[in-house]
Amino acid sequence: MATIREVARLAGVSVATVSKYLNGTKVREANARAVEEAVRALDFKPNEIARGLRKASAMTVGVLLPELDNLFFTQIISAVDAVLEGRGYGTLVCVTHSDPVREQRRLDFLRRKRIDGLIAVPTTSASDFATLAGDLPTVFVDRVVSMPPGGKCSSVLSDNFAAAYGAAEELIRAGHTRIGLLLGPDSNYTPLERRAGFLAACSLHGIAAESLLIRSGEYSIEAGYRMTRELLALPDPPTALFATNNELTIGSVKALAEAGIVPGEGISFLGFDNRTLAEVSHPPIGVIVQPVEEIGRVAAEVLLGLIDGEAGGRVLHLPTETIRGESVTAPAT
Amino acid sequence: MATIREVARLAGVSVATVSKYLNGTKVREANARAVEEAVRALDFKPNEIARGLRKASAMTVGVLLPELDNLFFTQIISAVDAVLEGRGYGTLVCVTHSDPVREQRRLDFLRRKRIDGLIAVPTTSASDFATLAGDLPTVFVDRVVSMPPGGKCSSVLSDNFAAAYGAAEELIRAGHTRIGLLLGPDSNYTPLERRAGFLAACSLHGIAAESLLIRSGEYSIEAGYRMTRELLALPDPPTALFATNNELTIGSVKALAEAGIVPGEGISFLGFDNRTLAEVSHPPIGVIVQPVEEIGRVAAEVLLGLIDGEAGGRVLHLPTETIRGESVTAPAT
DNA sequence: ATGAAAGCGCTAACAC
DNA sequence: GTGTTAGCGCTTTCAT
Repeated sequence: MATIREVARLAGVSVATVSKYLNGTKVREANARAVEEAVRALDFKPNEIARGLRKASAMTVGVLLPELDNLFFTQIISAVDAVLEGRGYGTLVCVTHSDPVREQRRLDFLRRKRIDGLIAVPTTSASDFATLAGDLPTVFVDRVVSMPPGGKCSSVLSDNFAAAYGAAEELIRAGHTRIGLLLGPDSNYTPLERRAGFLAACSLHGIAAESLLIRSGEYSIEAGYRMTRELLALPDPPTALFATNNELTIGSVKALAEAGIVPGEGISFLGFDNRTLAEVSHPPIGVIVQPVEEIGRVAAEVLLGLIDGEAGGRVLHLPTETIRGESVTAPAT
Repeated sequence: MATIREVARLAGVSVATVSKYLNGTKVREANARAVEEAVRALDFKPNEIARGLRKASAMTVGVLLPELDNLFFTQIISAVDAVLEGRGYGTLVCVTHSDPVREQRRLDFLRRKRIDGLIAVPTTSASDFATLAGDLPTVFVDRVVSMPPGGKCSSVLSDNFAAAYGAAEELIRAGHTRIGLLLGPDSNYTPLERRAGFLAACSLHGIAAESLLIRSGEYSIEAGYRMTRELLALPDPPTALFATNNELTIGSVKALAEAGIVPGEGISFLGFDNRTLAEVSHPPIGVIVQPVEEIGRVAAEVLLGLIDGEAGGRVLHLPTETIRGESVTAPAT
């Protein structure tokens, strides 16, 4: 592949002139044309590795996340990439499989690549991760750092409290007082927010939130399935269910289907993040969906700000969207 | 961030010794320890940009695909990345949004980054794309090059012909003779394979495949929905339906649900790629699923081979998996 | 406006 | 084994 020297030689100018022209500095009209022509003739493509070394910036950001086979994450990356691409950045993707050791190795890898910034959905507690990241501009997605280290990191996530609060209120307004809640891992941050929002709504409406009806576990179809069966088997089962994640929603719907219960008829139901299910179910299921596109876009913009030297320490909660369905009805009396 | 010189100075050896030790060449035991210690003390991380420039390889592969919010693609990347990561490669992801212009710009970007190889799901015809890619080791996924340019490219995809053949045969065996077929864009390669497999099964079993019952269009929920409604509205509607893609399957199921038709009862149905739907539907829907994990893994391995200088020009068709459901029954007589 | 030359951080001869 | 040194391809002073 041609180098800038060859271009310079063919164009009859110095490498400095070629470099200047390519980077937007004014050069004599005749030289500009000569360079242009040489570039075309040689199919010259600047070596970004060399540029990166010289400029001490490879124009690359890292994206570190648990999985790539989860639409929630990949839709966010999609939006991140759309913004970053427009600013000339490349996106280096690393997967952790929720393994702290692997996570640290991949972070190390990214640092060696001298990334300019990082979008992360850490498995390690975000605070510990922030320490590892050090001075690297970092935006946490779906995670928050409890004690921002003053510096170069911020968080972007859904307003989980409000989302759960709203969902609970919708069920309560319909007349439900025994509501089953399906939550993700207690070790994650967002399930705590969702639980708190749910409990706040119950408390405000004078409903004794029975801990018996709250289930938490991993974010998986199996967990949602199991939790739902447990709740249905209770002596006094809930009249409404709220599943707070995509996989939990699928598992829950599956358990209901097997039990011959139609959401919106035998039981009231609200799901999370699964637009497809809302679309194909009949009657349609109501779901809360996270603003994945916006989360990604905002995360990328905040990261660009951090890279440009803006102060970090911000935590942005973005509003969720509610897709109305017909799966919330009055409880059978 | 510390450089190799600083490490050398602190360890009291030359930069060459540090470099050698770090790259696995034998050095005196005492020096090894000294270097190790200096590396730790300075938190030295080799600058991969500089290494990349010197070695004329950034140990990076590009991944170029239409979308990031589509599990079919992201699951494949996931497997690709798992293999590549193990060999020390980074993965640079670029999205085309199925726009040929954007595709070419992103390919150009990747070449400037001096990627060592490329995994691509091109929007441009794979053959044209191969010309653009030139001598860059490239593996096409879900696409094939009609005339391999002798050199550095191969293809990995599902055995779409066999998949469609098998599905059609299953429906025919159940007694169906009027089978609706929902296909993707005629401009893509895989829908052609699927169509051919379907027609082959019909022909072999002496069934006159009525072109009236074959619909093709874009891969979208809306298209699947529309095609299904069209087929149901026919004077003599099909008694079985085969949707050949994830989105088409969702759209089709949605249309059936709205019409009050239960797959497996009012009509026989086979879907594609959507494990979730197979799981939550009741009775369970049968689906053909592509071996995404294997496609990704094999694509990565083939790419590593090409990078190592192996000959290209191969086209690998991997077998699909069938998830049996209860959605295929005998036609009402 | 242009060119000569230094050097980004590293590896790989090469001589010791 | 070890150190010296010449670049990899580019950008960027600094004279001119």
